[in-house]
Amino acid sequence: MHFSVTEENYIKAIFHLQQEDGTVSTNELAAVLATRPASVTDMLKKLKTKKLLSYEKYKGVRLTAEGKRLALAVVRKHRLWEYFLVHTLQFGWDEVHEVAEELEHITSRKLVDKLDVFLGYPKFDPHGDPIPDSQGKMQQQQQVNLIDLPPGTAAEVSAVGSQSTELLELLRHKSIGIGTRLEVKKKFGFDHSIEIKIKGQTAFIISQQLAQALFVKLI
Amino acid sequence: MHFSVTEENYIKAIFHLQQEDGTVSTNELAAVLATRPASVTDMLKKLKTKKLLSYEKYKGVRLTAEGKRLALAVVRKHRLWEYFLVHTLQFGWDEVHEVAEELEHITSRKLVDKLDVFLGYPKFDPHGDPIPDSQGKMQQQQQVNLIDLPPGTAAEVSAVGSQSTELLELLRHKSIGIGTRLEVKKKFGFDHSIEIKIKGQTAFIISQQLAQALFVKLI
DNA sequence: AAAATTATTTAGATTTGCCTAAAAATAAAT
DNA sequence: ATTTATTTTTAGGCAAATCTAAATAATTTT
Ligand SMILES: [Mn+2]
Ligand SMILES: [Mn+2]
Ligand SMILES: [Mn+2]
Ligand SMILES: [Mn+2]
Repeated sequence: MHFSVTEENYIKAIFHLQQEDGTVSTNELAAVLATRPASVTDMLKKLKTKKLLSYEKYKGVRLTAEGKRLALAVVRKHRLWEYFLVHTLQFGWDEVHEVAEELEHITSRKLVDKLDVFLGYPKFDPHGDPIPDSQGKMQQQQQVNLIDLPPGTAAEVSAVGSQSTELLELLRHKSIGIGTRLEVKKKFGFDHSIEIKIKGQTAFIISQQLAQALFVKLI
Repeated sequence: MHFSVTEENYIKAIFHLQQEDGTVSTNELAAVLATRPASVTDMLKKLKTKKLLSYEKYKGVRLTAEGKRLALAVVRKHRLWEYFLVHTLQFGWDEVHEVAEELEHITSRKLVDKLDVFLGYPKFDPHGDPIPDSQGKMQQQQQVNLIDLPPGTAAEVSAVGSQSTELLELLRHKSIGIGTRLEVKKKFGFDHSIEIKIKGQTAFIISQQLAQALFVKLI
C-alpha cells in the first residue's frame, strides 16, 4: 500500500488527536489541518474504504491497527528527520518542524532505517518527543507537566507541548531547552505563575501558559 | 515563485534533453517522463504562462533563463542528496537515484545549503556528474567517452552515461566505479569492443555499449 | 506535388483534493 | 418538549494533472 501526502497528513493528525480524546471529530480535524469540514468528510470516506480508520456518519473517527501503523511510520520519519536537522545539520530546534513536515513523506523504508543507524538510534527528538523504532514502539518518558510540580521540586525539562515558533523563541530567550535542570521555588495562585531557579542563574518567574507548555521529569 | 513536483520534473527533464538537442520535442519529453504527448502539450502551455520556457505550437520548447535557474536548483538538490546517501548513509551508488528523485523536491533553501556545508561542498555526485553550487555554476570535467580513446591511453573513470540499475550492476560485477584507473589495450573493429586493463587485474574485454556508457579523464 | 507517415495539438473525460452553500442530524438551551 | 444553536454531511463545482480518441500540422516518401 502506498498513500498520498494528503492521506498521510490526515492519518497523522487523527493519530495525534486521538491520544487526547479517544475519538476524533470532523471539526477538530478541519481545524488542525486548516481545511473545511466538508473536505474532511470527503477524505474520511476515502480513508475508510482504504481500511485505515473506522468511521460512522456523525459518530467521529478512530484509526484501525493498520492506520496506527501508518501514523507511527510517519511520526518516526518526522522525528528522525528533526533529529538529523538539529544534530547533523545544526539547525535550531525552532526551525525544523516545517522541513520535517515535508521530509516525513519520503517513501524509502531503507532510507529511514539507514538514517536511524547513522544517527545512532536516537530515542527522543529535539522537542523531547519519543521516536518510534522500526517496529513502531516508542519509549514513553514518565513526565509531568511543570504546572503540577509542588514548590521545592527539582526537575529536568524533557519535552515541550507545542512546536510553535513563538514558544520556541520565548524558550531560547529564557535559555530553557530540553535537558535544562530547574527547581520550582514558589507558586503564585493569583495568576498561576511559577518562580523557578536554574543553576547559575537568578530565580525568575514564568507564566502559567509557559509552565503548561513544559514537561519535565523528576530528578 | 513555488512550483509543483510535476512542474519541477518537467523543467528538469527539459534541461537535460536540451543539453543534447538545442530544442526539445513533445514526444521526447513524453518518453522520458513516461506520460502521453497530449499531457505534455497541456503542461507546456502552463509552464509557458509561468515564463519558465518559450514555446510555439509545433516548434518545440526551450527553457528561459528563469527556467534554467529552476532546473539547476533541482539538479543541485538531486546530486547533493545522492552524495549524502552514498557517503553519509552508505547506500550503494546504484540505489540512490529513485530516492533522490523524491528528495530533490524538498523546498527549504536553508536545508540544501546546510547539507552542502555538512558534506564539504562536493563537486561531483556518485555517478561523476557535476553538482551546481548555490549560484548554479558547475565545474565541467574535461572528460571523453571511453569508446574514443586510442589504444595505449591511460585514463580514470569520471562519470557514467546513465543511472540504470542494469548498467550499475554490470559495473559492480566488473569492479569498475568512479575513480577506477584503466588502460586501453586494444580495440576490435568487428564489434567495437575494447580490451582494457585495470591495475592488479588481468586484462578483459568490454562491449561497445558499455564503453559508450563510460566517461573518463586522461591521466 | 501528391500521398503517406509521423508528430503534435485539441476535445472531452477522469481522478484527487478542495471549496461554498444548503440540508440534515445532533446537542444545548429554554 | 420545543426551539435554537452547533456539528456534520450532501450537492454541485473548480483546478491540477492525467488519459483516449480524433483532428490538424509537419515531415518524409513515392
Ligand atoms: Mn506532512
Ligand atoms: Mn518534534
Ligand atoms: Mn523528481
Ligand atoms: Mn547522479
